[in-house]
Amino acid sequence: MEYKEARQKFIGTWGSLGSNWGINKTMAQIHALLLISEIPVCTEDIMDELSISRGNANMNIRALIDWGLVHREVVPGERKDFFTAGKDIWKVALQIIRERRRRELEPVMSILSNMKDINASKGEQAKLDEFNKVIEDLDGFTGKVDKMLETLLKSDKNWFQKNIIRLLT
Amino acid sequence: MEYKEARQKFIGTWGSLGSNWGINKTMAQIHALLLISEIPVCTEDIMDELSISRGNANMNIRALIDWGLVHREVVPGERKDFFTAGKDIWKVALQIIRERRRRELEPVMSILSNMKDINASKGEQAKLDEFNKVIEDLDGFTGKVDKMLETLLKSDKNWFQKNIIRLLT
DNA sequence: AAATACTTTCAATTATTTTTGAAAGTTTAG
DNA sequence: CTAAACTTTCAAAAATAATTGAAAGTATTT
Repeated sequence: MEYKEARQKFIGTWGSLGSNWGINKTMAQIHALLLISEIPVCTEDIMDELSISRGNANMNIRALIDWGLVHREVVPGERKDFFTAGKDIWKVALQIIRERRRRELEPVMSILSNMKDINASKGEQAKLDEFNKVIEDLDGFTGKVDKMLETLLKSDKNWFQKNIIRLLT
Repeated sequence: MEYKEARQKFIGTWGSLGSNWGINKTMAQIHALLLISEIPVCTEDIMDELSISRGNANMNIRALIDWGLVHREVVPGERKDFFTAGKDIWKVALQIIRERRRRELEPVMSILSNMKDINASKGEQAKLDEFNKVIEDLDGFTGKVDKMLETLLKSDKNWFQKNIIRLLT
């Protein structure tokens, strides 16, 4: 396979993968582009390579920065902004986990814990029992997942590889 | 809080959570509805409770069955189909992991492994080196994640709780 | 202070996904 | 076999999300 073809395929694949994960296609493609670029890249380059508008590029770059996956880079002698993505896949994964935990797990946990004191009118007791059971299970489960992720985010790569992978393999 | 209010809130929350995870709102709401119902539920009930059309209900129930999260249930003396969802949250989570692994991780892994033999024309060597490095890292990483998930899917709840949670806590 | 280089915003457009509902299909009962 | 009960399909409509591009904003240089 030729380099250009592989590059395009990779950017496309990363893009469609992103959409399964709540990240939009363009955002994931920009990330892919930066991942495989050995030098900082400017907005114009991104617009050209992906054939997207300036506004679109700008918005998605900002979203990536907001997710902590991309950083602004100052290139000496240049006025415009340049961007790079962290290349350590382990760190990328942890950063994504960190953001999703904050944006999704935390809200759910707070809603669940507000659902523990519910009144039933007569005739609803069986339904309420089932409801409470599900809520309690879910609350316990998300609590455990949260603790696990918290520990995972604190631990370093080597520790993880040594312990978890060995335990699971 | 009253039971009905809590019930509605839960269904709504589960629904919007779903959309962050590539599962559409209605599908997640139907799942929530079945999760907290102590008896099997028919299509009509779902249509009424969620105010959705028959087609929509049917499509999303089928999707849930396809994901292995919902099962058809035969109610004696009734002709129409009834549905239930598995109540064990641990199993629900494992089932979701199993399906996502199959639908998303596997395709990516096969694409990555097809990207290991690439030719660069002159002047592209540095770019190609960076590209190969990223692909190799990603391939290694997804391989590890895959092994981990595979083991996780095989292990039982108690084993998991004893080992992983203790290790991480 | 005016021109230049660049970034950000956002209303309008375009693309994608979801939902509807009526028609077609299927199964069961009489 | 035929009607009734129920399920599935799918083209069209509605809802939602992403994208454009021109105008407004900001910072830098002359």
